[in-house]
Amino acid sequence: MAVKFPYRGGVSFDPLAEAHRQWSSRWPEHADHMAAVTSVMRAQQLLLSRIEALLKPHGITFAAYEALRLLAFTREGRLPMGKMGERLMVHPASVTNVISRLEGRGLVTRSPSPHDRRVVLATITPEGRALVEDATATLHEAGFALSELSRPEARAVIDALQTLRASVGDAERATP
Amino acid sequence: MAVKFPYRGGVSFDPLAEAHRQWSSRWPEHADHMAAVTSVMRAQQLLLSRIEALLKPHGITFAAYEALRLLAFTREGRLPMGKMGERLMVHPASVTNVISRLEGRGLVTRSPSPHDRRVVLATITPEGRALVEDATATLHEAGFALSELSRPEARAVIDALQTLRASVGDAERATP
DNA sequence: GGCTAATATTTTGAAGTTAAAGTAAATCCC
DNA sequence: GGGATTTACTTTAACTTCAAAATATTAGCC
Repeated sequence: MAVKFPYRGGVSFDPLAEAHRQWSSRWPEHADHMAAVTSVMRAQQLLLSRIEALLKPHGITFAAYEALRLLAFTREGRLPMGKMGERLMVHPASVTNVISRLEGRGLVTRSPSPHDRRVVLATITPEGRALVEDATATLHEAGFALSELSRPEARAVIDALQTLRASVGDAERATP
Repeated sequence: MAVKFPYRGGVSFDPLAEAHRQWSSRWPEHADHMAAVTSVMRAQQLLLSRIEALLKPHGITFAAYEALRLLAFTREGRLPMGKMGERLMVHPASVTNVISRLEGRGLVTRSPSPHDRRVVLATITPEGRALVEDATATLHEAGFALSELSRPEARAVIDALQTLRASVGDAERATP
């Protein structure tokens, strides 16, 4: 049986709307915050699965794509592991993980820093560069899985989430 | 060394804003969609880690909380595994996984359906109910980790993401 | 110079996710 | 009735995340 993608089964109604209803009837004053959270969770799940499907033909995951994309953006195609973790906003162990996998496929090499022997530099290879450019073209063609979203709508998402992130101290408040 | 939570290291600027800049300078027509995607990813990561921190004292993860919450909402406190997957919008294997863990802790029991022996029913125990009500109170007090977000701001998030989900066929277009 | 503290990375372990394959049971249909 | 298909759940495998502990190296300070 081919499971539907991403999991909706034969559900015709929207489980998020249903959850919002449940909450509204019990704790009306908390329903909107609950719904904001579940909206974010669902949107992430949805986008991730669609983007991973786009990347699958290239043989990389989204995490790997982001790492390669970051390296390709740098002048030398090279960055310390720790810096990558900061820029990608992920745990150091996640960087080790994804870089190890990419190294195994010859898309990245690892080398000790000449200046600080604690530091490991990840460097993108020509193969890695070629792959990330191809993958980027694919994502662009598909509008990052959001081709049906207009640019103003995309900006509404960005703005609303910027406000959200700012409210928890992850970003500056928008300065209109 | 206590790593900062959730991973920002000593970064003073916003990596998302930086990524948007990079994209704008190269592919201005795709920058907004890229930024919408990274915004969603980051917001999810941020919310999940904050909510899991709130739930940690209760000894459950967010996935487990959602499963318990769903069961507690039903009349009998009981639901087939498959239905849970639909409502939670996760893979059947994820339901098996989380229910097994909850069963091991005595928060849920598993039983075969009397009507269809393929079906497994998950039932929340009194301990499970007590725990989920406590956890819900904690989340409410903390405004689901969004207490600094006003209700109109929360609604802006909901609306923008509803539009996003609708654009990929996951929800109905808003009908104002 | 040498002890102490901080930093950078890796390892290990627990949790989550999905896809794909396997098992068992119900249903369809001739 | 009985074979084929569908459905429900579990298992396994791959991958992701994070936390905590282990290792190595650098930097600070008397």
